[in-house]
Formats: sequence, structure tokens, C-alpha cells
Amino acid sequence: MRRTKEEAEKTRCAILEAAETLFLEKGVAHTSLEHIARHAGVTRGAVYWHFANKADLFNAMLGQVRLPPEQLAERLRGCPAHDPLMTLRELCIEAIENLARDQQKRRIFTILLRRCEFTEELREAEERHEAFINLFIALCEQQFSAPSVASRLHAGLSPRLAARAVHALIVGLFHDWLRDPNLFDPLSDAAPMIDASFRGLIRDWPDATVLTPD
Amino acid sequence: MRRTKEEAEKTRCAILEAAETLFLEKGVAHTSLEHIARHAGVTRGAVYWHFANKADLFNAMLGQVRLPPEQLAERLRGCPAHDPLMTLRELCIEAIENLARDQQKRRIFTILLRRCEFTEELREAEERHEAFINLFIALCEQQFSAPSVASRLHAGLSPRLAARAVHALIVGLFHDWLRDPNLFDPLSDAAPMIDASFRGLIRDWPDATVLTPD
DNA sequence: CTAGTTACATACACGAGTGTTTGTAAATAG
DNA sequence: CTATTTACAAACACTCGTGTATGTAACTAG
Repeated sequence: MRRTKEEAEKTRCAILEAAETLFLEKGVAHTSLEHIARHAGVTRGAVYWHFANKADLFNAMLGQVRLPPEQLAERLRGCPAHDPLMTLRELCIEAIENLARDQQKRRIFTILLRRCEFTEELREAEERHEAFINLFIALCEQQFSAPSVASRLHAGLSPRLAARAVHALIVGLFHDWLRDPNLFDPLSDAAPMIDASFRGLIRDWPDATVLTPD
Repeated sequence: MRRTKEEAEKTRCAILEAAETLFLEKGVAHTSLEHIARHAGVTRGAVYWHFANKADLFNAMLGQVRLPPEQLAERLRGCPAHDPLMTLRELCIEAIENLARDQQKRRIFTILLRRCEFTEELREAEERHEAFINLFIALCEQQFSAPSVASRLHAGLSPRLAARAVHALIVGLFHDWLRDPNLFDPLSDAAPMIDASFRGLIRDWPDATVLTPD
């Protein structure tokens, strides 16, 4: 019962969706291709037709969305040179808000953070993801290194350390919130928390009331 | 070739150590009890003698050390009521330093954060661990709720939010550093980063020079 | 209209992993 | 000194998962 091209594309999506659901539910290693196929209403034959193996399917799943590290790095790379800190601040807040808004991104990032073991077969995905993280940290450090910014760092802090601190906070917020979405509300709480972080790093960081007047 | 009691205890430890090594290296789900047994120089018979199954072995491995969330919660629960913030600050810094010093703790925490999928069989361990995290956050919030502290919070922040921010930073630092130990040096960098966080939360947080005069 | 291709389903071969059972030599209790 | 555990090793039975090979009906290009 051969399907038309668009029907084939639909089964491909169904397989990706089933993988997403089951990976999230039972973990990547504990989900077999048979599980995925059945959940998608097809057989393993279809899965092997569209994907080479589980790692390939995993990578395809990740490729569907831009995850926070990638998006942050991308947008930070092309950001205006003037007032680099404010841009960084807004990007961080947006990243958290976006994760809360985009359900699929949320599921996939949860899988990455809490539902998979980065063993040999998933090494490629891991390295790609870590590369974006490192890029973000580097760009972040670059923002803090601008002369107009570095001089405003609190005593005891270097641009390097400030960048690490910002990234750690974001990763921690992601991790915590994905574990328990009741811990805080990204839409209302992201800004004050990020601002608190910047305030601890930069000497004359403006008041929250100035940043969010309404 | 029956062993004496102390010899049996040694093989038990050898199995635990092998499990630790292999879990860290290849992930929990991707390590079989056969692997562990061989690495420990015994057969699966010995493993099944000392432990009921993989989950039991995993729990025993976790039970060997107090992980940061547990330790933080414990020490924070019995901390002196006066100057709660300084105590909290020092506990946070110590937690990061301890993780860097204690190799075993570091390996086991890495396994928990990056080398295991919390599926059904490991649910018990996960819930126990999360309980300590939630306890720490609650105690942390309690510190920020003390009248003498809450009034010093920056605008836009609640004790609740401050507690979440502190925990997120710590989790993020753990996560980042365990991923790449070159990102920063826990022994020298923990204090300035934690101080920066508190400075962003509390209005009159003292200078770094005051806290570390030498 | 038909040859070739596509999009799968089905079947097969194989290994790996688990849990259990049985065997056994040595330690230990009495 | 004998009986009974202990602390495993070895063997067994079973399931699950993978990868591949083969079958096949429908689509599609010419």
C-alpha cells in the first residue's frame, strides 16, 4: 500500500512525534524503535526507511527546533555593538520565555537535559549542543569585555567569570523549571531574576522600575 | 571458593566501584550487570548476591555519599538563626568547593546529572533526590523570609524568587562545571560568583573585600 | 501501458541482557 | 568434627531489540 509523497512525509512526522513523546516519557535508551513505530501506527520498517537508526532519528528530532543555546548564540552573534549588556539581558529573558511558550522546544530540551545519556551513539548530538553552549559563553564574555562594560564590573569579577555566572543561572533556571514548572513563572519571573544577576555583576545596573515601567 | 566476610565486603565494594566507573563512562542504561561484574573481576552471580537488581545497585551507589542537595539541606536546617544569609552564603560556597574536592562525590553527581535517565526503575532515587532539592529551596526561602532579610531584598524580588535564583545558580554551576571543569575554578571562583548573586538580591550586601580580606 | 521506483510491512537471524536455578567449596556455628 | 550457611560461579531459559533481507502494492515517469 504505497503512499503518496505527502503521505510519506506525514508518517515521517508521526514517527518524529512518537519518538518525542516516548523519549520524554521513558527516556531515550529505554525506548525501542518498535515502541516508536507502534505508537506512530506503523512498523519498524517505516522507521528504518526514514531514518538510519535511533541516533539518526534522535538527531532529526533535535533538528526540528532551535534550542536555547543555539538561538542565544545566533542572536548574540549578530547583535548591535551599542549597549551590549541590554541586548544580552533581553536575549536571556526571551530565551526563558520562549522555552515556556514553545511546547515542543520544552519537550525536546527536557529530553536533552533529563531523559538521555550521552553515550557513544549520541556523541554527535552532544558535541553539537555543547559547541553552541561554548559559543554562547564566549560571546557572553565578549559582551562583558567591552571597555565600557568591563570597567563597571564589581570588584573580584572578570568578564570571564561574569559570563560563566550568567550562563550558569540560565542553565539552572532551565533545569529547575523543566523539573518542576511550578517553581516559578517564566513570563513574570524571568526578568527580575536576570536583572538581579546583572545587578550583582555590574556596578550601576539600573533599577527594575526603570526597565519595566508599566 | 567461599570468601570470608571481609573478603565479601571487598567484592561488594569492588562491584560498587565498577558500577560507578562504568555508569560514568557509558551511562546507566547502557551498562549491563555483566559489564559491571567483569570489570569488578567477578560474575553476575556475585552482583545478584549483593544486590537485587540494577536499581538496587544504583541506589546503593548513591547512598555512599551525601550529595550537595542533601548536605545543603541538612546543614541549613540546623543553622543558627542569627545572620542567616552569611550562613547560607558560606554553605553554598562550601558545597561547590566540596564537589571539587571529593572525587567520588563528583563522579556520582555527574552520573546523576548527565549519565542517567530517570525512568520507572530509578524513580525511587529520583524522588529522594528531588525531595532534598525541594527541601533546600524551602529552607533557602525561609532564610530570605526572615524579617531582617526580607526588607533588604531589591525591588521586584520576593523571598520565594530569591530562593529560586540562588538554587538555579548553584545547579547551573554544578552542571556547567561537571560538563567542563575548565570553565572555572571552584576553589577560587565560587565565592565571587555566589557573592555576585547575593549582591543582586540583597540591597546592602557587603563588598567582596570585606568578606575575603586576605 | 509498463518498467522502475517508492514506501512501507513482514520475516529472519542474531546478540545481548535479565532473572533464576543449580552447583560447590570454603567458612563458620555448635 | 559435622552440619549448615555463605559467597559466589556456571548454566539455563527467556525476552527484547537490532539490523537486514525480502516481499509487495501502489505511485510515477516515460
